[in-house]
Amino acid sequence: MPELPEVELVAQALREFIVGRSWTCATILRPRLLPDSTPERFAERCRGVSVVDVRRRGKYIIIELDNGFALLVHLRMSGRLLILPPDRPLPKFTHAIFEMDDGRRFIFSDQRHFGMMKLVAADQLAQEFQKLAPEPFSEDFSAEYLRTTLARSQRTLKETLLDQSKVVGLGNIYAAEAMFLARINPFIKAARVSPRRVSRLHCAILEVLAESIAYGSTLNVDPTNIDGSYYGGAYEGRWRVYGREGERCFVCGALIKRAAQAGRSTYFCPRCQKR
DNA sequence: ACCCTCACCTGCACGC
DNA sequence: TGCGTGCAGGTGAGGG
Repeated sequence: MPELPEVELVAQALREFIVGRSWTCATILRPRLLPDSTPERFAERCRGVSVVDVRRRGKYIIIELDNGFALLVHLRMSGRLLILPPDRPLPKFTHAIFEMDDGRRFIFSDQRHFGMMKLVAADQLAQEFQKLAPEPFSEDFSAEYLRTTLARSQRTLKETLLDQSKVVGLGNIYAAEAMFLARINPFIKAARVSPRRVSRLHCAILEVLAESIAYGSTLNVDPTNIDGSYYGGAYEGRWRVYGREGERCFVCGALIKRAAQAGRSTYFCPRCQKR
């Protein structure tokens, strides 16, 4: 589910609950949550460890530990990180439980079972993220970077924007929103987008991501909300094209279209995004 | 090195 | 009400 803004908000919200806390016990209920470890080995490595910091890289959440490791979490489509008071029952689809020294539990739940957790040595982190494109809000993600990256791609613009080795943080929603803001057709070959349009797209990507984070942050994101509704709820009503098939474009009034692309839905305005 | 399809799961909204 | 179908905000493995 979550794209960069949601992951960023989750990381920010988690910070106040888990930084400085230590884990007295870790339990993994679904072994396949760990692609490269066993529940026993994982639990052993987590026991008695303290959380130093919570960060984000792309759509990964990085929980830095004081034993030289970091816990990497990817929420994929339906993963949730929650903080439970001692007496609260476990939500459905709980796959990992970290008992904390304040009596609360830090939980990973995931309806669709796509999520992933792994422990990575601090000095291996860079290697772990080697294939990821630069962070959108870093200087490395420049209009020039985007221009050369798109120029080298054989695929359509939308497909290229979803490739985390080319651009990090966009998913199906924000890719559509960014292309709409930049007034570019999702089906055009990435290499054929003109330099002027790439500059527009570069601004649009930063704008939709920042805007969504800003709206989400006014929401008072709260991982103790078990219903998980803390993801980007306030921004949802602000989507310009995503999920609006058949509704009118806010700019020109044309009807928003949905079309399949690489097995997924792409929403766009046929008039504003002609080419 | 690239590109495409499929697989990983559950739940929900829809039409019959 | 029940059943089948298609869809859901992501990505990696494995094929060509």
